[in-house]
Amino acid sequence: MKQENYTPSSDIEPTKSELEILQVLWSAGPSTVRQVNDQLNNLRQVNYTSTLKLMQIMAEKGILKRDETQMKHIYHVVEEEKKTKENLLGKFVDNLYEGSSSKLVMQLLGNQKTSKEELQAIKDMLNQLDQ
Amino acid sequence: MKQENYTPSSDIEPTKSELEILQVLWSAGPSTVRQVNDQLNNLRQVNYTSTLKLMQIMAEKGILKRDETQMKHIYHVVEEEKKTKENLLGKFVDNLYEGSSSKLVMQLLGNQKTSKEELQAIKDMLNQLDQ
DNA sequence: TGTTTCGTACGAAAAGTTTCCTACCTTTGG
DNA sequence: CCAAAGGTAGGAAACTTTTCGTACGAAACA
Repeated sequence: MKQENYTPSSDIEPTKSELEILQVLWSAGPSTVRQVNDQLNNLRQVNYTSTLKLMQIMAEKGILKRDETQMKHIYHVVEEEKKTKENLLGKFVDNLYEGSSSKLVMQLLGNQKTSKEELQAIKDMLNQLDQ
Repeated sequence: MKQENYTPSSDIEPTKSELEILQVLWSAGPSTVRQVNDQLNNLRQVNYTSTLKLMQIMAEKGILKRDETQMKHIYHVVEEEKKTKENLLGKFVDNLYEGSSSKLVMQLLGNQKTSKEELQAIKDMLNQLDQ
């Protein structure tokens, strides 16, 4: 079933490639296609028109908006980074941890990859919440 | 680029539908296609042969294995649930939080949806780690 | 036994995503 | 002014994922 009416933003599930572009825009702020494509090419080889097409599609979907007053259109992300990430995180928790954040954290803590510094940072956050 | 040689398991990125099936198998244990399909149909309408096909593909990929000694093949997940979830969580953290677990937790804590009970559970876990 | 039900296998269609070719316009620089 | 460089637009091709029709064998049962 194809989604015809895109809501302005919100409940969006970016594809893998779309997420790459979002990350560039989150870190660099509003950018031209050229700028985004240059960033992407630091990671992997992508043709300029591929990036262009993708960003155009994202604009159609309402994920991005663009300023067309200049020839070089400038794209920016519509929804704020935090909100989008919260959304994605929420879905992730629902999907993999039955909606239980603590289950997720438990896995994080039980994981060797989580460093002592990370653990300390987490504790500090919790203590702050107590106040 | 199509992946021809599937490694037995490990570095797998299940698709959305595959994840649905994994969830059923994680919760119900080894099951027939019929059983899995019935579960899925509690959520959404899926044709039996669609589920069959998907599970066959997952078996080809090495995500599932099946016991064919009976007519009703019984499928089970190859990699343990915990390991798969750790993998997915790791990727998620890398993708969205630059590999920093504490950033993820920070977002979780700043999120209204995280209940007091969840918070307490997280604290308890941290305290246990101290010992 | 014969028919209906339930199972697998296979292939192809449909849908979604990604990539890039081509056309064409604008800007830049010689 | 002309050529080269760099921009957008659109469509098609390639690939991946999802869905399901059809064929056919085995089991259940009237």
